[in-house]
Amino acid sequence: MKAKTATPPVRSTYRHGNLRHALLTAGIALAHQGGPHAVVLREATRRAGVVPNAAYRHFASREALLAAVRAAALSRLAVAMEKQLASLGPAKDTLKFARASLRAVGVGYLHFARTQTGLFRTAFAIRVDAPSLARASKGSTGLDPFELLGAALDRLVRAGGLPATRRPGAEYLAWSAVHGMAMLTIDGPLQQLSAQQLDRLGQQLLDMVENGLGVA
Amino acid sequence: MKAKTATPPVRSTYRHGNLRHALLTAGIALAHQGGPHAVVLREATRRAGVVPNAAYRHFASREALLAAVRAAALSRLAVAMEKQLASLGPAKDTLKFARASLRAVGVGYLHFARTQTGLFRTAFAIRVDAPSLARASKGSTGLDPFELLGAALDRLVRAGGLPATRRPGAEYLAWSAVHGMAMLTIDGPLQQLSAQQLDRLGQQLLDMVENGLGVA
DNA sequence: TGTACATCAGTGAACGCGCGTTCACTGATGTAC
DNA sequence: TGTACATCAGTGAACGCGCGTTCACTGATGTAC
Repeated sequence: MKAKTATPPVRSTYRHGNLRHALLTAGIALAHQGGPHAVVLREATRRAGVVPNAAYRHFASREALLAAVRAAALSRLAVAMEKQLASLGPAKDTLKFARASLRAVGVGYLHFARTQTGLFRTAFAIRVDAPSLARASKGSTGLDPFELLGAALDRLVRAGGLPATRRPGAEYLAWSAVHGMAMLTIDGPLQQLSAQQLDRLGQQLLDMVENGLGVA
Repeated sequence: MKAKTATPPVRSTYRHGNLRHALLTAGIALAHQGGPHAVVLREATRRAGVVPNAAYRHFASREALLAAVRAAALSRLAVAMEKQLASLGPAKDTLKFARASLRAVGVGYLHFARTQTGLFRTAFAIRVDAPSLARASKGSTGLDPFELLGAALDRLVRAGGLPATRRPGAEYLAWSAVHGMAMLTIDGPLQQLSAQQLDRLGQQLLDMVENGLGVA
C-alpha cells in the first residue's frame, strides 16, 4: 500500500527553487490518487525531495497545504466544466444554446467526478463554504463551479427557457441532483455501471432536472 | 478536543456480560458525533470499561466494528424513513397516497441527514455496495433505505401515478437528487440555511423530482 | 447435589507505526556600500 | 567591480501522540460425570 515516488529526490542546488509549487503539485498528485486523506505533509516533502519541516517555510500547517490543494481541485473542476461548455460550438438558436449550456455544466461535473475521483473528493472534503470557495478555485473564465452553474441558469432565463419566477433556488436543486449522482457514482451502487450506462443515466438525470425545473 | 466518557467504566463482574453489544453501542455513539472517523476501537473499549484488546473477542478488527456500526446507521436511516411513511395516515385516494409515500421517503432521508449527520456520514462512508447493504441494514419493515425508495416508486406505478416506461432507473434519479441535497446540507453551502428554509428547499426538490420523473 | 475440568472472555504489557510539529542550526543568495 | 553582511530557505535531530494489533496470561463460568 506504500506509494514509492518514481522520481528520486535529486537536487544539485541547496535552495529548491520553488518548493511551494512543488509541494502543492505533490499534494495535488496525492489527492488525485487517494482523496483528501492522502494529502500527507511528510509525503509531499518526500516527493519534493526535501526534509519534512521544510514545508513550514511555505505552509503554516498540513491543513493549510490541504486548503491549497482543495482550491486547486475546485479550479480544475471549473476548468472541466468550462471545457464542456466550450465544446458546444457557436450558438445559433439562443434558447437551444442556453439549454445545452446547462446540460454541459452538469456533464462536466459528472465527468470530473468519475475521472478525477480523488480530486473531486478533495474539493468537497468536509466543508465548502462560500468564502473559502471564493479564493483560488476559479476556472479560466474566472468563475468557480457554482458560479458557472448560476451563469448557465441566468442565461436560460434570459433566453426565455426558464420562467424567472422559478430561478430563485434553482441552482441548489440542479446542483443537488448532479452532486448526488456524482457521489453515488464514486461511492455508491452506481460504481459498477459502465461508462456508457453512466452517460445514459446522467442524461436521464439532466432530463429530469430540465423537466422538473420547468425548462421550456 | 479529547472526549471524556461521562459514565466511568465501573464493573463488578469479571465478565462484561454483553461486550459486543456495548462496543457496538459505543461505536454508534462515536459515529453519531464525529462520523466514521470517530469510530476508534480503543475509545469504544474505553467507553465499555474494558481493556483495548478485549474488543478482539468480538470483532476481528477495527474495520469489522466500523462495518457493524455502518449497518446500524443504515438501519436507523431506514427506520427514519419508515417513520415518515407511517405518519401519512390511512390511504383514501390511492394515487395521492402513493405520491405522498414517495415524498415521505425523501423527507425522511433529508431529515435524517440533517439531524443524524454523523450516522448519515457513516452510513455512506467510502462505499455502499448492494451485498454489504443487504446485511443488518433493514428497518423495522425489513426493507433497507434503497428498497424503501424502490417500493414507493413501485406503488406509484401501480397507482397509475408514474408511467411504467419511466420506472426503470427512476430510483437512481430520485436518490441522486435527495442524496445530493443531503450532502450539500451537511457539507456544502446549504449549511447556513435555517431548518425552515431547508424544509422549503427540500419540498422544492421533491417537486422537481416529481415533475421531472413525470409523476401525474 | 457435589466436584473436576475445559472453555474462553477479559487482562496486562508491550510493539511498531507514521504522523505533525518544534528547535536550534547552516550556508547559499542577493543587496548595500 | 569587489567585499561585508543580513536574510531566510532548507537541514538535522528529536518530541509526543494515539492508534491498531499481538502475545502469553488468569480466572469466572457452565458442563459432564
